[in-house]
Formats: sequence, C-alpha cells, structure tokens
Amino acid sequence: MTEPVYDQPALVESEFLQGLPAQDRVAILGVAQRRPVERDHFLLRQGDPADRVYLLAQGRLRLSTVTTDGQEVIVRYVAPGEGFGVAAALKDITYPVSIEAVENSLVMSWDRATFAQLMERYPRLAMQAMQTLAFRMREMQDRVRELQTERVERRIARALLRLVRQTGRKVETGVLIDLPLTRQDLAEMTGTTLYTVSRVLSQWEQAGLVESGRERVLIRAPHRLVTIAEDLPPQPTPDK
Amino acid sequence: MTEPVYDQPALVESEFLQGLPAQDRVAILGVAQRRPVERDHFLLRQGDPADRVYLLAQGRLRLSTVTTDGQEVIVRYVAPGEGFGVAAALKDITYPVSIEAVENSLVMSWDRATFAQLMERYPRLAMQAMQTLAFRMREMQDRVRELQTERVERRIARALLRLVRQTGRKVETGVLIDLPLTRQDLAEMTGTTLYTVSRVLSQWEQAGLVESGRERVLIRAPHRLVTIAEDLPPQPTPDK
DNA sequence: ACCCGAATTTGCGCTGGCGCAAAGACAGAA
DNA sequence: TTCTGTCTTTGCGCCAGCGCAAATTCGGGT
Repeated sequence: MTEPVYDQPALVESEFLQGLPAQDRVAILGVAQRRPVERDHFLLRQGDPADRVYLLAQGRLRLSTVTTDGQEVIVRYVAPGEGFGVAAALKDITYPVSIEAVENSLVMSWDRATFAQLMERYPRLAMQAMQTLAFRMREMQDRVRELQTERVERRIARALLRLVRQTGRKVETGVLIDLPLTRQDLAEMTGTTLYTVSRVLSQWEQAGLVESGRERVLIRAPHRLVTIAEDLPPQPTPDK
Repeated sequence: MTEPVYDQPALVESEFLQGLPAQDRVAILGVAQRRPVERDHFLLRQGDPADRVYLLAQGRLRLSTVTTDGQEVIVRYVAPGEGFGVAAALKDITYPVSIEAVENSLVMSWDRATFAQLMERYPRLAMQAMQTLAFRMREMQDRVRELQTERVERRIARALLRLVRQTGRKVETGVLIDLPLTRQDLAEMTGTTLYTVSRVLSQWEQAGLVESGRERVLIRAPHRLVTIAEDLPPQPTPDK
C-alpha cells in the first residue's frame, strides 16, 4: 500500500494536523515513516526504547500495560486520526505500554528529533500535540475518579459509552462498537473480571439495552446506558 | 511580599523553567501575575473559566474534584516549583478541579494568550510545559493501574511514598510528610474511606513503620512501605 | 484552664463483587 | 462436516473493605 494518504479525512482532521494548511500537512506527513501493522501484531512492547511519535492512519490499536504480577490493564484503544506516544517520546527512556493492532492498521510515525524540529517549524503542530497530551491526561483523570467513586456497573457503562463515541458505527438496531471486544477486554478497561462483565452484559441484554456476541457489543439504547453511567433515575420507557 | 523571586531555587529548577537561561527566566517571570493565597483559601474552583497557567513559587496546594453526588477525589498536591493548569488553559472552557492552599502560598500565573506567546518565543518553555503534561498523564495512568489491580493497603502505601518523594522532609526518626494530611485526605487519594485508612495506619504504627498524629504522618521505615507497595516479601528486620 | 468541634479509633455486621467451578457456545481450521 | 480452543455463561460460596455506631483524643480558640 503506497498510495498517498495525505488527503484521507482521518489524517486531515487528525489530532496532530487539524487546523494546519494542506501544504504543511503534506510536508509533515512527507517525512513520516509509514508502517502497516497486521492484526494481532505488536507495533511496540512495554519497555521498548521510546523514540517515536505516532499517528494512526487506519485500523485500530490497543494500548495496554502489564503489572509486575502479570495483570493486564487496557489504557485505551486508538482510532484513526488519533496520535499517541507523545509523552513517551519527550523524555521517557522506555514506553510504558504495549501497542497491538486489533485489526490491520497503518501507522505514521516520526522519530523524536524529527518531531521536535517539526514542532519548532510548525507551532500549531506543537499546540495540537500538547492538546493531545492534555486530552489524554483528562481521560486518565476521569478514569481515576470513576475507579475511586463508582461501582462496577457504572464503570462498564462508561467504558462502553467511550467506545461508542470513539469507534461506534450506526447500524439498524443501534450503535455497534466497531472493534473486536471480549469480556476480558472490557474487564481490563474497568478494573473488574470477565465474569462480572459477562453477568452485567447478560443482564443488560435481557433488559434490551445491548445486543452482544462473541467479541462483539452493540448498544441498542445508548441513552439508557447514560442513565446507568451517570446514576440518574430511569426515564419512563416508551410503550411497546 | 514584593521582593524578587526570580532566583528562588524552586523557580529556577521549576518544571516550566528548568534549563532556560537566567535572562529568559527573568523575562518570563517578569510578566507573570503573582498572587498570594492564604491557607484554606481557594485559588480557583472547579467549573471556573480556564484561562490561566500556574506555577507554584511557595507553599502547598491541593487539587481536587467533586463528583455529581458529592464525593471528593484528591487529584494531587502541588509542591513549590510545580506547574499546573496547562491542560485546562489550552482549550478547556472550565477548570476540572478546585485548587485550595493547604498552607500560605505564592502562585505565579500567566493568562492563556500570554503563555502561548511565551511558548512561541521560548521553545524550551513549550517543551517543558509539554513534559509537565506528560508527567501528569503518566501519574494518572499509574493511578488507574493501581486502582484497577491493587488492594487498598498497597494503594495507601503508594500514596504515602508519592508524598514522601514530593514533599518529604528528613527528621530524626524518619521522613515527615510536610503538609497537613488527614485520614480523609489519604482516603480521597486512594479510593477508600477514612476508617480504612485509620485502621491501616494504626496497624502500621504498631508495626513501627510510621508515626502519626492528627493531620500528620511520619514514615519511620520507607523501605518497608516499599515492600508493601510493591507486594514484595518482607525483608528480615534487624535485631532490636 | 476550659471548651468544643474536628479528627481519630475501634468494633462489628453487611455486601458488592470476586474466585472458582463447571458447562455450554461458537468460530475458525482442518 | 468435524474438531478444538477460545470465549461466554451461570451458580454459589467467600471475603476485603465498607457503613455505621459509639467513644475517645486533641488542638485551637476563648
């Protein structure tokens, strides 16, 4: 795959490049390394030297970390147009996460020195990179607050709603979370176990909120999930 | 208090200014607003319009957020030399946290437009600000991992060790956490309740790890706290 | 010196969610 | 079509930590 990607919407409106004139985007992408990553393959592993900044052109990636006693935590998924690796490439010696493609993907990247030069030359790129970092920090802050103050069902609802916003695709019966998502994956995003996720999803399926299958979740009633996530009183359901 | 602060160590080595030549530091600090904040007074409150970037010259601040049902979460404490507010001032409409002085403090700040101009003029300031954001993001990521995978005793140990690194003062019997710290404060940093914190601290006091009092914690054996935090086998204790 | 409100301590019953078991479902490979 | 490994479901006992009560301690204000 060598055709130009410069005018792909995911890149034009990407976190790093939105708001830059086309010629600047072309210049920045023109010095990027392009790397396809097949599904189930790793872009990089936790502990690798951190020397590149990345932007996802196509596909889906999962960022995860493993604790010293082997538990895995999913930090986040990456959708096309989203940047990552900025924090690590500023100063970190090694990457704190592993990054695995959950479907065939295409990743643009710049080594640290190149990215620093680009930021100096294009101050808007620097501002966009800072905003990306700021967003991530806010996301993590929200996760901390949720983990400290909310019960497991709310956390699962919130994780699903995040995925809906990030990678949801409207279909006839609702919004499909458009990536392979096991109960174990959801558990690792929300600080619980696959059995608890399974029980909660089964309950919600019986209640008509979701439809699910193997590695698949479709949200039939996002608004009802919001009432669970936000701990609001249930709205009257429309007559059947 | 109007005497110059430009050469205070906390500012010279501060997160935003370390590595900049003295003349640049003077220029940057020269256009900062300086604001004293008395103990127990708020610098700003959650929901206030976000338009300033801050750097703490003196004192101690507490950053906290309240959930919709009134639970408080302590995001972090701020020590002299640490910057904050960058994320919010980039784009956010309102601050996601409240900031209260836990002792008399002095805060330097710049409005958003000024800080953006300073970053353009001093690229190293921009890089330092980005690194500050990156550090915060990593801190929050670590908190998420801990909350998802660790039991309450380990989380309390970790929170104390963070405070030791950030604001610990060596005294004869160990390291004093040099700020007023209630059991409730520790609970809000670790996702538990003041009663659980009290039980754990009492147990550790009997075991000789800590000495504590009202709003006060001294760590007698930091290494033993590390073994708890990291879930390591206990080292043989030296003979009495 | 005294008072009082905040902070801390300690006991104990309760429960949300986990751990584990066991079985079933199913998608992809052969 | 069959097989197999992965994923999911469901039951049930257990327990880490919470909720609440009640009492104590103590530091700052008067």
